[in-house]
Amino acid sequence: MGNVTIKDIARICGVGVSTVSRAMNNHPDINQETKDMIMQAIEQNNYVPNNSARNLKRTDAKAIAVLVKGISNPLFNRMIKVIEQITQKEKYELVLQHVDDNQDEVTVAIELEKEKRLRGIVFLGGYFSHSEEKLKQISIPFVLSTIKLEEEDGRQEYASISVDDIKESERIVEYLLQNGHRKIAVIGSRKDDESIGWLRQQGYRRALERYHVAVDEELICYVPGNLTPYSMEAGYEMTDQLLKKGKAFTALFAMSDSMAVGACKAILDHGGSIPDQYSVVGFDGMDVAQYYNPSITTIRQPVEEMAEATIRMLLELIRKKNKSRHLVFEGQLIEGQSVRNITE
Amino acid sequence: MGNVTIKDIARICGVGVSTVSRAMNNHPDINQETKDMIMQAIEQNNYVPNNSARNLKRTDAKAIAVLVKGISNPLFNRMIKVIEQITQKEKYELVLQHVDDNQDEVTVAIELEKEKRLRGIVFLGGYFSHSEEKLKQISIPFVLSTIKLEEEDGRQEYASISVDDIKESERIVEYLLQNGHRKIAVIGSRKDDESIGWLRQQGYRRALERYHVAVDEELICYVPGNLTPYSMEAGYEMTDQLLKKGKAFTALFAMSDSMAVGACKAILDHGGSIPDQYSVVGFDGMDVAQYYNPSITTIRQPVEEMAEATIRMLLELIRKKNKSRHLVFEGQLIEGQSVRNITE
DNA sequence: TTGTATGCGTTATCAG
DNA sequence: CTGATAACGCATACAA
Repeated sequence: MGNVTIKDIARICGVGVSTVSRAMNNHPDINQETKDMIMQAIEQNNYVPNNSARNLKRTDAKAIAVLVKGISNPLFNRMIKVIEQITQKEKYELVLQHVDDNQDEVTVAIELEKEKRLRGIVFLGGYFSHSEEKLKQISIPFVLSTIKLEEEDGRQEYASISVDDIKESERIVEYLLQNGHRKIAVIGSRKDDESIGWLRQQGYRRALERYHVAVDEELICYVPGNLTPYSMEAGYEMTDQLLKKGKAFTALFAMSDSMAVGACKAILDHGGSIPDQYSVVGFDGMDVAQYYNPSITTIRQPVEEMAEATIRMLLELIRKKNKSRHLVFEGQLIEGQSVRNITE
Repeated sequence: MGNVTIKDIARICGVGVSTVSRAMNNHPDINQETKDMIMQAIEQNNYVPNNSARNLKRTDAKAIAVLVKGISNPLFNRMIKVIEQITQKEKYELVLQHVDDNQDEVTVAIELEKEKRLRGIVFLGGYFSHSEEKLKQISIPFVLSTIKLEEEDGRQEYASISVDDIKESERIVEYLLQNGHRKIAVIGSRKDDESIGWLRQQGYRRALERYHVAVDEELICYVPGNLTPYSMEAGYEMTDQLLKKGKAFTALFAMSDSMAVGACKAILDHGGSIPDQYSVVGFDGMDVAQYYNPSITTIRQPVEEMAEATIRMLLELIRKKNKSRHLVFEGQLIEGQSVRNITE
């Protein structure tokens, strides 16, 4: 049984292939009876159309793609859910494509645009620094969502949705400062990070600067090569190291909630208490921050709202109802039980 | 600039399309100079071959697909990483495809097999109850990984990798019983669950039975419709309800580590202490169990080993080196700080 | 070593 | 309403 094709169905039904095609694609110009007959034959013979062949011919496909950089970000899952709902409601097919960390997302996008005849693309996550020339090869609208942009104000060529990582990071460190903390450790990404890790560190530095607190480089920890950035394990190991060094600090800013969890555990394992001896804050607004013991003060990114804005903007661009814009969302400081005011 | 095709490149270079094709696909029979010239033209004109057209023609593609059911299982991410590594080493292309909860994974598989000319398929997660007739439509080897199977001993038609959810679940409940607990609450999946939620509950029942402890149905909690099964939130809400009801219990078995986290928080919010007043155990072996405060006793599923076994078995099937088998992996009981022996 | 022609499985076009 | 036929973009057998 070499794969059954449209021709086989046509032969079996004694009709032309175009009639079979019409039956499948809900074309108006077809007799209901012949259509029923054909659909039945399709069922019985387990005929499944070949998508590659379809994509090759079809001109009116309504598909958009979401390219997700990196695999394991739980925040993205929440965003994708929202995007799925809306695209479905708008009768678009959604192509969800994961892009490896070492793959180039724009290259993937260009291939996919041709392969699937896409109408629009959402890029989710990662660091975006591509030449204008390369971006021009994407001939359909696209939106960058939660992506660190190369230039300060963003470029005209694309739309973007994001939070201001520097500002939000500054805010939460400022919160620690307001609670009397001066020796604030920070655990973050790799030393050579140019993406959100770098931005969040900038926020940290700015906050200290505004409070005229000198930055102690020894309190800034970078993920060693053998650990996964932003993971609980990384948070644990870095904090463990810091404590073993005996370096004094009263508060710790973890650049992700997962790291904050690891940091808390390390402190507790060292016999420390939170928030009495050490205050800890995170970043992201994941569930685990709320449910940890103690619950962890963090900056919540409004992921659902951002996801909705992302897909709505893309649809507007596809319908040419709007120009590319750069939308920045506000984070929300969520107070947990992990910070103590040490001036009291 | 309507998309540039292989013909355009051929025309630009003054050669035939087949020569361009040969240049791209590293064919041996081609002059190095013309190849260089062509590759340069491809670069300059930003030519990207259309994958749909390729798939249509190609017969020798070496691709396998992983179909992931449901979107947000962190355990799967760890498995996929392993699978990616191995497939890459074995020079297979990997197609990662997410399948919606309400989509039929076998239908997706059949389509994808034709579209991408696959050589093998891995199904990850979900509940597998498909007719033999439908499965026969998949004409390439496939392996079911961490999937609850319809029949006790599995079928000949497919290979499978799994842990014995009943047995492992029974083991951890037995662990609670050994620690003197008799009033053991369990928080799990939906009431109508026929998949792992049902299996893990069976394990719970068997353990009690073996210890001659009567099952108290009031201690068995089901996720209400508005909550996401296995989530922290669900774990919190269900435990909160249970505590508010005032129903007495000394230990709680959560069917996932995420739920265990939520359960712990609820207990703590009610002023309870872990493990002094309440013992808590989870299931899965996620990072969060280890890093929670207190760390949570759980059953670790050997996901990395299972992932490796999955892909190795698929490759063997593709090479016809082996028959379909059903491999069952042992879980590992990891003791945390969340269980107290109440007989002491 | 290279070019020409054919077909992969569909859909679109056009004539019946 | 229906059927033959020409693309879609590429790989490949075969001829040169």
